[in-house]
Amino acid sequence: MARKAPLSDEALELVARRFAVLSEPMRLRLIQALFEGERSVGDLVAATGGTQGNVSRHLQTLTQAHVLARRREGLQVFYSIADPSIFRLCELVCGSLEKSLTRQADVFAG
Amino acid sequence: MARKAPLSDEALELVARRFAVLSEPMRLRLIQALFEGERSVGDLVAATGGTQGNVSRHLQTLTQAHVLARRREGLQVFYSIADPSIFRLCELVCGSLEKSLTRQADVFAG
DNA sequence: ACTTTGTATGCGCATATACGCATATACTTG
DNA sequence: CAAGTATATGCGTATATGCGCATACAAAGT
Repeated sequence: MARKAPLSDEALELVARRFAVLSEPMRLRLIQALFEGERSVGDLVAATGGTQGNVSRHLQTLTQAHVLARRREGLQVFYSIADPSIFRLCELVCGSLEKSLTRQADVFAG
Repeated sequence: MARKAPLSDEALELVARRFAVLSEPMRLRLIQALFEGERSVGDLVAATGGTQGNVSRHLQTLTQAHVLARRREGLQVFYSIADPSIFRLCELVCGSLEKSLTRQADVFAG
């Protein structure tokens, strides 16, 4: 995207969609819970405190976006992070936010 | 975020908000148009093909999120990218999407 | 086949937000 | 101070999406 030809409208929609998938706190919570590795839905429900239905829906969204991978084992379904770029993305945003907030704090601190 | 303590609810909201700001094609178009440097609102309106009001609103959103910086010079207002992490973010997402799409294409190509 | 356990999904509501339109504000010039 | 130019904003509407609730589906055991 940087220093290349401008992206087509379709490409922009895809990129926007990608960011949209990551723009919900509950989904970020799920991703965060999966940083350490594969987990079942029930496990994720317990870890995030969400309702079963809602968690399942968000997992579906993330899977359709190819952020997560799905694997069935008997009664349980295990989800895991399928796109490793997620790690860098979160690091980048967190780092950027830290700087931004530190700067704002400095304004008050003088 | 990775391999650290889980983020607080407030932190997750901030991260989500950050991604949300980047989840609109029009805003990505504006960001893309600013990759080469500072530009005026009128310039951006022409470059993106949006209406003046809409472009102005999106610029406001991006500025409040500290993604862009604003500078007035006479009648014109110039916007520029304030957060350099945007470059990496876009690169990461684009790269990830390329891989994802290539993989999907390979399924058809065999 | 029935029950139990784990997961997914249809539906309705409430909320958020992008857009177009018109208008207001900021600044410059005559 | 009036007119013109550049940008911002109030408002209404259409659409999207997150959530809770109930229920459907899938797989395993009895």
